[in-house]
Amino acid sequence: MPAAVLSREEVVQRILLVFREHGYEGTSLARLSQATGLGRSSLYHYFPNGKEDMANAAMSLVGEWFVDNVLAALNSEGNPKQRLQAFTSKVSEFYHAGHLSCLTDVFSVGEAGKLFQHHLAKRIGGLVASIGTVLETSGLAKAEARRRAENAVVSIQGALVVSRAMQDNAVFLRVLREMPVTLLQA
Amino acid sequence: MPAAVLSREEVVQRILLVFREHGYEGTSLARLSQATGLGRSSLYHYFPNGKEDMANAAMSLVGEWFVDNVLAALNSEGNPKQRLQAFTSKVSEFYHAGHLSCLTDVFSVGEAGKLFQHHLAKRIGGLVASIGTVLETSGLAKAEARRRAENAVVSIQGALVVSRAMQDNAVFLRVLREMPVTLLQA
DNA sequence: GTCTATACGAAGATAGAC
DNA sequence: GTCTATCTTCGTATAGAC
Repeated sequence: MPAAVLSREEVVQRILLVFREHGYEGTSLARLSQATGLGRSSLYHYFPNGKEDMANAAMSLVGEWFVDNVLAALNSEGNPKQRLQAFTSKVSEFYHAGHLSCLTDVFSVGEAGKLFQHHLAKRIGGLVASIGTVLETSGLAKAEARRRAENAVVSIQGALVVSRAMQDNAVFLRVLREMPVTLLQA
Repeated sequence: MPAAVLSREEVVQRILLVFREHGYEGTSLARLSQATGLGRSSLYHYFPNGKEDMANAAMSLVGEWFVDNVLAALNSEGNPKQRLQAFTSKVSEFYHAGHLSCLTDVFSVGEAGKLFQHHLAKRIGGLVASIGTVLETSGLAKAEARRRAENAVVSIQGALVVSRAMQDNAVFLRVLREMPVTLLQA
């Protein structure tokens, strides 16, 4: 794609990193250009609608990765506890051990919130449903499974915010470590 | 302050609302001007360093409100459960039942993160410490009290993010409702 | 204190040469 | 596909009149 040195996916990966770090409105074309090594014109060549296109590409990429890794871990072989451990392991990877923000968080603010709200709600909802299914498998009643699944997503998002604000990922790591047991306890 | 129609505090209140809704980089002087009814020149008259000054004023105001109301509830008369209930009640008020974002969240992203990181970390830390003190009063060991206090802050922040992304504050309300009991249970 | 006017750069976006 | 140049709008900031 860029003179055959970076694939489209690699370019979008870098774009994604910028959005996760600076949010939608804090991300400028200048920064995207620098991060990808592509000039403005090249960016518009690949993403005709500019910033919004790039944000959509980032959303899609991160969505695929999430399905293929995080959700796949939830649906993997093994008992509920093993699946939840595989899940939290992938979550930690997904957020670089708490050092990277969640796109769903930073895109839910301001202008981007309006652009992506539908996607964001669907993603949160899908994750809650997937965790809930695992918890039902473990024998929890549907309502309680859903309640705990919501709490899990809340804890992940909250731990990311707290870790970012504190500039210390210790809370994020602890919350993830304790999560499988907490979710399954009687 | 603006021809004696709004006090400085009222002006900062409105500025604060804009920042909470749009984040730091998503907030423009045009929006601040509109929200306050003050022309650009007037804004610079009261806040010589422009946007950064206004953000600092918003941070200060929200910090005072937090100390005078939320932390005051934690330190109020009564047993731990009553104090935690007073606390969650103020928290709900503080975030307009989950409809308003936390400044600590939206200011921890991008450019603003660098500007305010010190303040943000101190605020989160202070809140954790205050909740922890109440939990110690209830008989919990220091380490466990701190662990639960961190979890409380994580849950609040996470519930705000999830509610914002879902455009539905049900999760926020439930998390707050369950919080006093969860924090104190054996 | 507030207004009008304006400077100035940044940001998003496009055109056309190569 | 990438570059240079350009355009427009927006955002921040200032000056000076009232």
